[in-house]
Amino acid sequence: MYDFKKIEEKWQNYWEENKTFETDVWDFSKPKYYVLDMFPYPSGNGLHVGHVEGYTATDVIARMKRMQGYNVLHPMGWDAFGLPAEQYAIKTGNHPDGFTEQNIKTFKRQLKMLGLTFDWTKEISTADPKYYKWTQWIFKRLYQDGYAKLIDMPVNWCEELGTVLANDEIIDGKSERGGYPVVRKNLKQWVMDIPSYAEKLIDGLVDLDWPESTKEMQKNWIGKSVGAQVKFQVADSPETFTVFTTRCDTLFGATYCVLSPEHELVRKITTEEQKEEVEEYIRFCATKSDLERTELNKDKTGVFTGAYVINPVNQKKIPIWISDYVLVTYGTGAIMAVPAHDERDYAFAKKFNLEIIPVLEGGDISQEAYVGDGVHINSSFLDGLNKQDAIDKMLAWLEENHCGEKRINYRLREWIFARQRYWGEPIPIIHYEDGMEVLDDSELPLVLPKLKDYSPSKNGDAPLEKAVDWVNVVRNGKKGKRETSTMPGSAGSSWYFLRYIDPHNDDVLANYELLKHWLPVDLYMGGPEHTVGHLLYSRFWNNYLYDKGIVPVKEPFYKLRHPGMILGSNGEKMSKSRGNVVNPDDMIKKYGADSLRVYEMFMGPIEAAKPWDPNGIEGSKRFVDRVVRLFEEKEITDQENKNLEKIYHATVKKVTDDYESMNFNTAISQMMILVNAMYKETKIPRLYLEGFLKLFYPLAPHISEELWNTVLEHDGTMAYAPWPSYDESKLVETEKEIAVQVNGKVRATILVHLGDNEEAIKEVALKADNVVRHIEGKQIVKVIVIKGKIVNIVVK
RNA sequence: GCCUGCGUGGUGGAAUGGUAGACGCGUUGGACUCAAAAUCCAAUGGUAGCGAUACCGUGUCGGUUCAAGUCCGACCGCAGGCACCA
Repeated sequence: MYDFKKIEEKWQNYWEENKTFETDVWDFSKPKYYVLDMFPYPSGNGLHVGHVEGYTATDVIARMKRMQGYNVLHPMGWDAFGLPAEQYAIKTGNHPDGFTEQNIKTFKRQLKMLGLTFDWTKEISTADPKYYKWTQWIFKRLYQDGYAKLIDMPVNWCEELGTVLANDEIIDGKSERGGYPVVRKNLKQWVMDIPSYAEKLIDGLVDLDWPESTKEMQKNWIGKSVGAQVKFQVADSPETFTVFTTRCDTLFGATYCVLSPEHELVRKITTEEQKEEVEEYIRFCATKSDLERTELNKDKTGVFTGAYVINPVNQKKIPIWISDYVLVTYGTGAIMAVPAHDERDYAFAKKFNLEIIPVLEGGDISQEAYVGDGVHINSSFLDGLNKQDAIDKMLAWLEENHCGEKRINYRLREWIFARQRYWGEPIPIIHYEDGMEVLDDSELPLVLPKLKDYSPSKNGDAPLEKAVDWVNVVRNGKKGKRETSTMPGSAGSSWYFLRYIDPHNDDVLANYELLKHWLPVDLYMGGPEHTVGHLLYSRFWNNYLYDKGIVPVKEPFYKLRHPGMILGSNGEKMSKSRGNVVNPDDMIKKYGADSLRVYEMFMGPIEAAKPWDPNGIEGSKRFVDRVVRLFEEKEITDQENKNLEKIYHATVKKVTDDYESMNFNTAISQMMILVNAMYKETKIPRLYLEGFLKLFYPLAPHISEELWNTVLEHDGTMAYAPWPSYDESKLVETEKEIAVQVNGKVRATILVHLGDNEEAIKEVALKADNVVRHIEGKQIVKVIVIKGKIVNIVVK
């Protein structure tokens, strides 16, 4: 009947030649709408049907917004730094550039074939020196303001591979590649001080239109807790250490302290007799991954250091232990243990026979820790107080006696900002014997040098160490060495949404006036897996740039939605190994881009995980074909059609609302209902066909353009045709069939006029055939009439 | 263990506390055809009945209400996330 391949190609070429979707960012005459997809990593696998889902959803919105008169910014780019390209480079000795470029080409071809309206004049790639110049520029400011710094951090170190590994590269304490042992080791690392933005990152969530669960997850990840920092004096020693506690009111019940094995004080305070045992325990812990430590959590392990500490509230000498249940990365890496009222401390105390003193009334501490509330006992000046009063009083006491203060603690840790890898942004720092220097703005971008060999060296040196000429510099007569670790993948993606607005600017990262007009992003679409990574890092950078006056808004993404995962036809994850991957190219070839777009939007709620149904896409193709046939076969008329009037206006309303709220599946079913109704007529008013086609266009743009030009005899694209409006008065119902229930069970339906008063409706209801049968001989207790909805007769 | 979701026909899924199952897939029947495909039309939760209709039915048990898939409580199951967080 029609050749969808030709039509799709024709219109894709038309849009490109006519620059239909190129956005003039300086056109402030229309309201703006910035709709953004999380840009992809251009992997060698090409596009996935999961990408298609999210990108189609935003494309539908972008197309609708243009028709509604918005100036729409809808860009796309590439998160181009990443491991696969580096591994390719190591294997082949070729620069990752070529590999990345090839993949980008494939992605771009696929995206164009889907008819997505990206403005390719705004295309960016994080691996482009013109782009990463500004990533380095931002880093420089963060460095100068003290947010980017070199500190000792425990990392997962693999001696055999000579590299640092991420948690998910380690399986059972062994490296994923090769199965070599991994230990925890302190290493100087570049980090970003994201914890100092913790409070702003929590506060900023309030006004955002994000899924509540996503906000909740970020909040929990930041993990704010209010408590006290308490200083402890080591007995017979000048050393002190601090602990963080949310329950300083239980200090009288603290019967021992625990340091994490990695705590810096451990070696200083351990007594001669305990030394051997402590050292062995430290070695034992170093071989355990975080995961393993966690698995061990049923059975507490630990060692006594031989040292004691003075409990500041009662001057009691209590022992200091070390144990891996105290994490060096949380709080101060040391705790005061109150075994009577904490399950972990209780288990530990029981195992090692440590004293347990209850300080809250209630519970039976001979059986288990009592973690509920209770009035204080055995607590001197706190006795008889409840929890909050006791905390306040203790805080005051600690401050007065200079051994503690109120403290807010966050779970959020520093963002490790360096990789010993090649394929990333070079860090614009030079190390000298007596310090560091950051490059001048005029020296940016610091371009990644080409290497002959991209593999990491055995001793843990970064691949860039091999670029000897590049690494060694002499400046102002001083010999220096460039930083050879590179930035992580999340660096470039933390600000790319700013660059799209002004992608070719060489003077500033983006013109402030433009940022002011276009920010924040009105709709951001991307996977929920980025919740505690990218979505937190980019908020941090944006907040920072706001504080610097470089960006005009605190929060970059106003509205956020997550597309759900598309699963295999049996509800399992799509994966190469399962052989159930659906390739968008194949689908486009077989059914066309329009049908693929319609199907993916019709599958179910956008945020839900949904299985791929091969029959489902057939059905969507059938619907698209049915629309074409409708336009080709029906006669167009200028006369009114009372049969279609109401359903047409209802459809315009529902589809408009549903697109706005991204309920694409119900929007499509409403359009199907309208099409089914139009099929029953021989002549269809031009107004309805035009209106319907405009609703259909964002979903199936190619065929819609074609019908617009052929059947409806318009000239050129419908991309900016005004969005249809509906007449509210046509939706007002004058009469309606409503249900009549007897004792909550539907027994009949009656036709009522909406003007009828309750008495009249009641009368009709009581006379309905089947109703009479059910109320016969019974006493009517009451009759509930809900106008326009239902009548319920209660009988006894 | 904790947090967050979710449990509806054969199936994907609809349902501001008000006629449960819209729309699609599948299945069945019919029209068209020499025939098939495609298309168009119709039926389709279960049980009983020729039918009108009746009973049952949204994971389980209980509650609120004239009325519960929807609200509340307990439980069971599934998915995702976090996990010794002091």
